[in-house]
Amino acid sequence: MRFDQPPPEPLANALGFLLSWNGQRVAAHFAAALEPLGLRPQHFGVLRLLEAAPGATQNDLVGRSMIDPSTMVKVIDELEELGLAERRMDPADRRRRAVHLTAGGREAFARAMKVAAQTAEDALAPLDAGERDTLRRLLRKLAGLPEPQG
Amino acid sequence: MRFDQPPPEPLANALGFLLSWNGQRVAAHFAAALEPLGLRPQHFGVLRLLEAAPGATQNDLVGRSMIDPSTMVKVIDELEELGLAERRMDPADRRRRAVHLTAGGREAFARAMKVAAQTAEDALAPLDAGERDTLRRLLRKLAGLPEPQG
DNA sequence: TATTGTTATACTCTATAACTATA
DNA sequence: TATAGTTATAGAGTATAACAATA
Repeated sequence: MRFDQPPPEPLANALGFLLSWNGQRVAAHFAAALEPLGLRPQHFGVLRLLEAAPGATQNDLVGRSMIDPSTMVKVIDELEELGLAERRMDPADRRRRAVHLTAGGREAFARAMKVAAQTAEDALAPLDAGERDTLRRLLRKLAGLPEPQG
Repeated sequence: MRFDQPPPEPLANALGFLLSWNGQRVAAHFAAALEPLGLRPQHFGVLRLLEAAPGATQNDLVGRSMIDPSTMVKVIDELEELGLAERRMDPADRRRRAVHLTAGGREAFARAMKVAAQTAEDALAPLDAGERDTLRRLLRKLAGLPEPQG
């Protein structure tokens, strides 16, 4: 799929298409922005989870993400290779691996957060603050999520 | 990626995530609804183009879609195997293949359109008509597309 | 027997580049 | 030389199912 040209007009008025196209475009933009850091969106997602819940087991991470178990193994392998995370044995249950960020992992996450914020800012540039709020409210409603701090 | 569970809350407030997640969810829902017809979204897209422009060359179709040339060959191969489209020689330029819908192709397209409409209706059920218009306007603006019939 | 993590594998999707036949 | 279409191939990304270790 290419995002360097606008979609043909009749398609572009179909709400389903607009949703899907914008979503993929934003996701691709974010992935491209993350690439210079050597990270893919999945890495970012797992770093974010580990920042919030240090020592989470791999099963925890699977449950809190949308990544399946075998893919999670690979993602954590890669984070370890990059020196951003490490698996530690759980002495109470030797099947479990508690996953922790390293100092480098925390730094990488901070950098990636800035990239994410900048990416969002770029992607949303055409909309003003009020429009962004409206869009967020509509997309949450569409997804069946409750109103925020209602 | 799984869409059978809601996304974890902190993610779900990020506009970029909401866009991407809803977009992929809607696209996956549409693909699943099309599957009983033996079609994938790309097939639907090409059927739609052929309905609008019978006899389009494969290059035309590439230009009017977001499908690259080699993938287009495969998609049209499959439409021919399903008996929904056929390539015809262009006597004026024997490199060109004019692609036409068969009678079965027109019927399949009509059925697929109903599925698409029903899918859109399902996906958009949480939003009323005014909210849908607002969402369409915001997504078009986000994509840098002009206001419709402005 | 069930669970955690892992590995091996297969599958889907798509892009790249080389090739043909025409022009 | 350039273009339309095709083929072969390789790559990314992900899912499936079997497996080892531990509970």
